[in-house]
Amino acid sequence: MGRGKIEIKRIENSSNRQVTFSKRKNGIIKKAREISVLCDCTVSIIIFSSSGKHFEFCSPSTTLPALLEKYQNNSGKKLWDAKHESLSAEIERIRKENDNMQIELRHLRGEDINSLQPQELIAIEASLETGVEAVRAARMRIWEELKKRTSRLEKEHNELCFKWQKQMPIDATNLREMDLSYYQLDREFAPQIPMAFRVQPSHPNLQDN
Amino acid sequence: MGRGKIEIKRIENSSNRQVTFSKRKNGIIKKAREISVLCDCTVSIIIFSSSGKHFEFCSPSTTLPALLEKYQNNSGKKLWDAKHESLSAEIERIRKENDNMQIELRHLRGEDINSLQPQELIAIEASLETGVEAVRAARMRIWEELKKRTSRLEKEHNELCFKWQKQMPIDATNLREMDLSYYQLDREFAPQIPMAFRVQPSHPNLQDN
DNA sequence: AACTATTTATAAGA
DNA sequence: TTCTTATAAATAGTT
Repeated sequence: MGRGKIEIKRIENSSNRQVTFSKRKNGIIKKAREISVLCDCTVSIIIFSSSGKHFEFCSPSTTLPALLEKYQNNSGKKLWDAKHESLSAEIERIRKENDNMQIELRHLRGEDINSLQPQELIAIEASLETGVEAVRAARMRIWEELKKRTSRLEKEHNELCFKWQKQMPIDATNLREMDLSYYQLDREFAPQIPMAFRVQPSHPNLQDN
Repeated sequence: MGRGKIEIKRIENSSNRQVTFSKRKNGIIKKAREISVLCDCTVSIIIFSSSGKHFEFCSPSTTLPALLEKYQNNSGKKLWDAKHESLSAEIERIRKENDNMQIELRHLRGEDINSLQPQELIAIEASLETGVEAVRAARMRIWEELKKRTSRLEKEHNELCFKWQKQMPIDATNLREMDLSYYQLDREFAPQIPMAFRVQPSHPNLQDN
C-alpha cells in the first residue's frame, strides 16, 4: 500500500526504517483504537522501537495492570516473577489454615457439629472439658490470690491501726505536723484510704487562730 | 476501506461485530508482525474480545514477561508492584485474622490463660460450657438414633429366626448345604453377626465322618 | 468462508 | 518532520 510493494524484511536504510516505524506505529494504534470502539473489545499494545523508546496503547475502558491481570488469569500464563507466585501461595496457605481454625472454632462453640462422627464429637468434648478445667483452675488461682492479698492487707491494716493508737499519746511534738499532713492527705486521697486511717485533725485551721 | 465507509462507533449488530472483530484483529496482528520485521522493533498486543476470549501477539525476539519487565523499567509505571502491594495487604489482613483465631483457640483449649482478666475467663468458660452442652446433645442424638436402629434390627432378626426355625424341618434336602454355608459364615464373620443368627450346625464335619 | 467495490494505509518523493 | 499522491492493502457489505 504505497507507491511500490515492499518485501516484509528489515528495512536496511536507517532513516527509511525510522519513518516507516513512525507511520506504521501510528497506523497500528489507530487500528487498535478503532477495533476497540467498533467491536467493544479491550486492546493493549506495547511497542519498543529499535532504539529502545517505548510506545503504548490501552483501551480507555481499562488499565494496563488490570488487563494484564485478566490476561494472566485467563491464559494461565504467568507474567510476573516468582515473588508474585510465592505471595499467592502464601495467601493460599494461610487461607487454608484459617479455614481449618474457623472449623475448629465452630466445633468448639458447638456449631456445625451435626455431621460429625461420634469419635470426633468425643474428641471435641474432651478438649472442651480440658479447657473448662483449665479456665476454672485459672479463675480459682486468681480468687485464691485475691483472698490471700486481701487478708494480708487486712492484717497489716489492723496492725497499723493498733500501732497508731498506741503511738498517738507518746509523740506529741510531731503530732500537729502529721496531723496536718494527714489532714491534707485525707482531703486529696480520701476515697483510696481505708476508713481506719482517716484521722480527724485535733486542731484544724491552726493558722487562722 | 470496504464497500462503504463506516463510522467508528460500536457495531450494534452482534454477528457483524463478531465478523469485524475477527477480520480487524487479524489485520492488526499482521501489521504488528510486519512492523516488527520491517523496523526491527518489539511489539506485544493483547486483545480481549467482548465475550472475554483473549488473543495475543508478541514479537518472536522476546517474551511477554520480558517485554513487560522492560516496559516497567523504561516507563517507570508499575504494572504489578501495585498487585504485590495488594497481595501483601491481603496477607497482612489474613494473618491478623489468623492470630486472633489462634489466640481464641488457645484460650478455648485452656492455654495461655494466666494473663487473662476474670471477666475474660468467665466469658471463655461460658463459651466452653455452651459448646459442651451442644456436643453432648449431638452425641445423645446419635446415641438415641443408634439405639432405635439396633432395637429395630433386633426385632427383625428375631422374627427371621422364628420363621427360619419353623421352615427348617420342611425343606430337608437343602438343609445340609445351608447348614454348611452357615457354619462357614459363622467362622468367617462371627464377630460381625449378632448372637441370634449364629447357628450350630447339626452335622459338623460331615465329610470327615 | 469467498468475493469485490471501496476505503484506508502507506512508500516514495518533495 | 510533514505533505502529497500513486498504489498496495485492508475490509464492509454481499453472496
